[in-house]
Order: sequence, then structure tokens, then C-alpha cells
Amino acid sequence: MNHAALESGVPGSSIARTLDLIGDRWTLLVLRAVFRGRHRFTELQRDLGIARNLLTDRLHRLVDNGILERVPYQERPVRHEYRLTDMGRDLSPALIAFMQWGDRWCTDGPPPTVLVHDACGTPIEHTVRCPSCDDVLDPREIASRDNG
Amino acid sequence: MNHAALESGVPGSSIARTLDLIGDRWTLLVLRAVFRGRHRFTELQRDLGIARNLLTDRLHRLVDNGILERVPYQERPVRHEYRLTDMGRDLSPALIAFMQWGDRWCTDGPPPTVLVHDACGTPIEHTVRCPSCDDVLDPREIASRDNG
DNA sequence: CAGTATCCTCGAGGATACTG
DNA sequence: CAGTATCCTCGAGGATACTG
Repeated sequence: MNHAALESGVPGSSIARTLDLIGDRWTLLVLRAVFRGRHRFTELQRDLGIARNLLTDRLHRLVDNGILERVPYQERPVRHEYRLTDMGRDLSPALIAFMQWGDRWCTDGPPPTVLVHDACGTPIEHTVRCPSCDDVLDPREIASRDNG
Repeated sequence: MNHAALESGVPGSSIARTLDLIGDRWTLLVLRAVFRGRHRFTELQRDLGIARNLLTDRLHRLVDNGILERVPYQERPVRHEYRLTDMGRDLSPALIAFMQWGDRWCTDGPPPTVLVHDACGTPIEHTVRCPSCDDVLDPREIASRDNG
């Protein structure tokens, strides 16, 4: 998909722009690892089994796009680790939604990882609500409205 | 990323399995179009600007994986359209989460598309809750627990 | 440890002609 | 209309050697 196709075919799609940033084969996996507390290059590389040059590239892109930030954790020699920015942390609902979908539909056994409220240990719930009706919505009750 | 790398590097990741199904450059865009009411081959092809052989391939894979179903809408000649299954409809929270993230972080102007509760027209809200505490959770309050 | 620099392969994506 | 069949290109991903 080239950029022209994007412009003409899927104008103004937030999904398309989002895919441009994180829609490759590794970025979401890198982010998931950072969410789970892996912050250093070698940790990430070992955990994911990603090629080193690719990890370098993905981390740089994530930093350039404001999703991660590179912060020093020691001097002499200076070493950095990668932390989520607010923008990155805000990807959490999307990541969670994908995990839950995979848990529900792509496995036979119990979900390999369960997300819990750390204060009480209860598995979390992921909902779409109407703030005005105060109702949890079914996908069929959702419409899309174009601005423009 | 080959399959061996996936197995060894990211064992049991629901995200990895989900990406195997829908993690390419077009599938999510196709699904978004189906969610928005495009159900026929030519509608999808024109709207997305996707190459015809790619659209054929993506639709077949989505049908094979149980995300879409192919239902006839006329006979002589028989024609089909593509409809979401329950499995496909259940991707809605993930799609919505991505759109909202893109709306918030990848645009300057107003969001190009707003999702609304069709009964009352109010823009929807997307939350992670703890069903036991009945609280909306911040990403920092979420922990992940591995099942062995 | 945390990368950078090279080189290579293979397959995803695309253009286009053809068909019941 | 709704595809299938071919052929091609280019870039994502990967292996590996090197470095402050």
C-alpha cells in the first residue's frame, strides 16, 4: 500500500494513520513487552527474538513518533532505557482489546495471560459505553458519523 | 518474523496470534469497511483502492478464519456478500480503540470520524473497568498475570 | 551492553489481462 | 459483477560481523 492509495482510498482514516505508525509485524509486540516491564535493549531483544537492527529501528521510530522516550539510567558509560510516554500509555486499551480478542477466539485452553486490576486481582473488563445513556453498548448499536 | 521465532520468542502471546490473522497492511482496513456497511467485493475494492487479487485473498482468509462469512444475496448468477460473524463483530472494541487513539494522537483537527450510540447520537466512550471494584482503570492500575 | 553497518532473501503488495 | 491468473518490484525482515 503506497501513500497515494491511502490518501485517495481511505481518506482521513484514523486506522490507516495508526497502522502507519504501529502496523508492522514487530511494533505491537515491542510495545507489549514494554508494557510488561521490559525497558532495555537487550531484554527486549532476548525476549522477542527480534533481529538487533530491527529492534534499533523500531525503538527509534517509536521515540521519534512520541510513543516511547529514551531516558538514561546510568552514566559512564551512559545507558538508556525506553519508557512509555502518555501517548504510548494511551495505546493500552487497543493492546488490551487485541489480547482479549485473541484469548477468546484464537486459543482452546485458558488464556495464556490474564490482565487484572492490580489492587484487587480481578480480571479486567473492557467495554464500550454511551456516557449519556450510561449503557454498555453492543457493536450493532454503534454508528459512525463523518465530520467533514 | 517466521513462525519459529514467534513460538520461541513470544510464547503464548495472544497479540502474536492475533497479528498472524489480521496484522497485515490491509486486513484491518477491509474489516473497518465491512463494519461501516461495505459488504460487496466491488464496493470494497473501490472504497479501499486495494488490488483485486489482494482483496480476494484477504476475504478468503477472513472467511477461512471465521471472521467473515460469505452469504449469497442473489441467484442467476449467484452473487455473494461478506458479513461479520460473531467472531468478527467481537473485533469491534479493538478497532474502536485504534480509531480513538489515532483520533487523539495522529491528527490536529477534529476527528474525521466519530463513533456514536445510534439510539441517541452521543459519541461513545471506551473504558477498561474492574467489574469487582466497579471502577474505571488507568493503565498503571493494570497488571498481567501469567497462567502456567 | 547497546547498538551500527552490510548484505541478502523472500514474500507482500501491485498492475494488468482475462473470464463465467 | 466478482473474481482468477501472471508477472514483477521493492522493501521488510533477518544473519552476521563489527564497535565504543
